[in-house]
Amino acid sequence: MDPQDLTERGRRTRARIIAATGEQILASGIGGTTLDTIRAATLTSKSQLFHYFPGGKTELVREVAAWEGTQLFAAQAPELDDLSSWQSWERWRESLVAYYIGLGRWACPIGSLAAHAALTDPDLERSIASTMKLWREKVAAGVERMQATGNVDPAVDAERLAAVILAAIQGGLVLSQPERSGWPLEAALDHAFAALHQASTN
Amino acid sequence: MDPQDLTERGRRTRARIIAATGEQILASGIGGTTLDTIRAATLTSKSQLFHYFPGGKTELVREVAAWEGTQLFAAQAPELDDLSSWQSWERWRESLVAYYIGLGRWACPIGSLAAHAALTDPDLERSIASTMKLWREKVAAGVERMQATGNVDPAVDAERLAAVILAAIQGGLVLSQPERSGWPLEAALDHAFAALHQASTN
DNA sequence: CACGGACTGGACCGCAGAGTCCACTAAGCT
DNA sequence: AGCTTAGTGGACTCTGCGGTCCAGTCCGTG
Repeated sequence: MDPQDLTERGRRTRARIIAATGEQILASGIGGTTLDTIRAATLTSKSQLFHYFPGGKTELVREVAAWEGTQLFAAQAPELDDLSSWQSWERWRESLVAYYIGLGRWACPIGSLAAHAALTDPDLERSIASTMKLWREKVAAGVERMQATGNVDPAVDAERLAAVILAAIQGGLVLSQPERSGWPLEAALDHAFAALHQASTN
Repeated sequence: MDPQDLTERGRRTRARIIAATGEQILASGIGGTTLDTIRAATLTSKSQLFHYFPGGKTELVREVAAWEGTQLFAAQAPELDDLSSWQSWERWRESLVAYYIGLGRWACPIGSLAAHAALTDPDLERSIASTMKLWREKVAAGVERMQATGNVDPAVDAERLAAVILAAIQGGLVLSQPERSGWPLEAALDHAFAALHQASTN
């Protein structure tokens, strides 16, 4: 159901359902999240779930994915859209780590959703892939901005370097999860950023 | 059931079940793998599944995880246990990429199993974490070997660098999956190896 | 060859969880 | 106030899947 067609009250209920589902998915995965537990957590009923998401669980999960995407970008704002100075990169890095700490677990909502959804729902997979791509493009744009301002060697491939940086984030999280500590993530990030500095022109 | 106590025929059936389950899990995740599809793929019956794995699906999945671990290390042999020269590192890198290509999809069996299992089965999570740790230790040992042979600056933290390299692998795969291409993995690997070369003493 | 244990086949059970239905209440509009 | 639509509650159905049971077959050993 399109949020536009809802009253204020409806929008709030709808948003509450999405947020609670997102938390449960992050904590227990898609399979571990049932309509009943969502219902319990949101103090709603089955009929409401289907009222707001006629497509059932599938649709709900897709909405969650989209919502996680906006959450992710919001957490990195405004730095992610800047990245034109070394200070901006440093602040971005801090906001990222803070975001993951805030989640309470070393896992990326988008990354883990991608792993779960990969083959169960191609539509969802596409949506996540495009979020990932947008993220990469924003980082690449930052690299280019550093090149434009003369901070980084114009010869480096911005797209490629952006992929390396995102891979460091995702991979760092994969290693941090079992470790229950952020050090692998920080090490991977440090190292990825070092690449930028090595291509530094100052 | 302990493989020791089985006849040759029993061991083969048991192994067939594990391999088929491993493939299905890689393709469809744990949730998408049912005892019925395993039964169909292996031309066995429910009773056999429980005969060889009295603990049911949980036990079967744990066995799969252990098996994937040995598969992973076997694919990297013998280079992973050497890594004492630049050529060895290069060959290791090639065997890794070949392994993931051979799987037919850009995903790490261990990494994706870890993502799925994280909160459903703590026992499984521990087992995967220890596989991951062993992998990291082997890479770290390789770095130390490079330091011992005087190829790499002894000042670098081998553990930390090993984590960076594994993060590059895992993260590269995360990005490669939606891309349906290995370039992010290769980029991340290239970059991680560059760190080793920058610490090169020759 | 007969006996016992490993191995196999498939019918069956029970339950969790997705999805349906209908009756009810809240709230805006004339 | 009365009508209409949005929103809510919860009982109910049905299917998929994990797990059980028991009867049968294969195969090595005395």
